[in-house]
Amino acid sequence: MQKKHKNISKATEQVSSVLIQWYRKNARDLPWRHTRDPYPIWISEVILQQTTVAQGEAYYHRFLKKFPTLAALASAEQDAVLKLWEGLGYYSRARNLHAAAQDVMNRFDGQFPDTYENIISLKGIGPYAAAAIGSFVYGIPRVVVDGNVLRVISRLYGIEEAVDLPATKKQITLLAQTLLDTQDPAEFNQAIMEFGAINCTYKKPSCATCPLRQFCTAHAKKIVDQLPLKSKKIKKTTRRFHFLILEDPNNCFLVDQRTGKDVWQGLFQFPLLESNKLDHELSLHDFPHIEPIKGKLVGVSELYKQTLTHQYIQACFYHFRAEASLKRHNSYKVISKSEIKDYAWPKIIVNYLKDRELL
DNA sequence: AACACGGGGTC
DNA sequence: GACCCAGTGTT
Repeated sequence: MQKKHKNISKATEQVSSVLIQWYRKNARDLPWRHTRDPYPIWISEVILQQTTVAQGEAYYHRFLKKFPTLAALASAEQDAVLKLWEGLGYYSRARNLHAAAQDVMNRFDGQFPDTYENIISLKGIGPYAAAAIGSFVYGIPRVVVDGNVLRVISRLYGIEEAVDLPATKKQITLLAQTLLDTQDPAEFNQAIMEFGAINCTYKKPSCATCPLRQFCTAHAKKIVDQLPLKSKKIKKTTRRFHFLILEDPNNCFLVDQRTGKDVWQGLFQFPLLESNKLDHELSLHDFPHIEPIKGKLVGVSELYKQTLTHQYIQACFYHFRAEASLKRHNSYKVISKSEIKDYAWPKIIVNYLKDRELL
């Protein structure tokens, strides 16, 4: 028992050491690796959740330029934060980030918290981000478990249970935690994620030149291409949105902000009728809450399409000319053509607006 | 434990 | 079309 434990320890030490050495040679030069300031690191971690480095990098720079400090973010309007997030997806990240900034001002006197428990207490920060920020900024010895780590560990230890099951994730977290180099948690966490991103990739991993090859169970069993295993089958629903582009004589439009638990919460849209019925010619009064307005249809768009993780969305835009100036009523606002660019819109609406040169 | 939440990229 | 990406919050 004692001997076995010692052997495992030695192997884990070697694996950790290999990862660190590999990282020192192969690390990408990424902007958030040049600082120990918790604020930009926090921003980078939230932006990068379920987002590729390639896509997130530009958002990172724009975000910090607009909100250079935690205090600046906390005092911003939520709509301004969402506008900066436009096109990035998973908008709850932006809303939670904003709320968390205000929370830090209130609960922690504007100082980003320095313990794992306090960091993870912030909205939008879960086990991954708390371990990442905690280790990078404060040297807290908690291992990060992201998609890269799930893949690396599941292959290294030949874990054939679905990694998206909580029990498996817990097991992987424990295994990864034993690997973590407590001398430098920050560097180890960067190393294992970078290794997954560059060497132990989902498709076509570089096993031939892999420095962990001799330790890798999946390689020995020739099942690298079968791991990690996932159980979840996502089923998609189809939804059809009919948007009313109601334009008055002053080139103003009726818009409203999405609320509730649906997609795109907090983003803006045009008066919406959701109906999966096709080809029924819509009149102005088929749209919700616009009763007194008079106008006539001057154009119907082609069908716009967008695929989300759980939905196929189709959108059709009905352009009506209103006879009189629009007034705000119910939840609707009236905005001018030149103000369209100031609001955050779902991608499918951005596509329409760009096609019509309204954005 | 299962599910929803976006958009871009790859094969 | 299926799957992945520096995951988290809700039910």
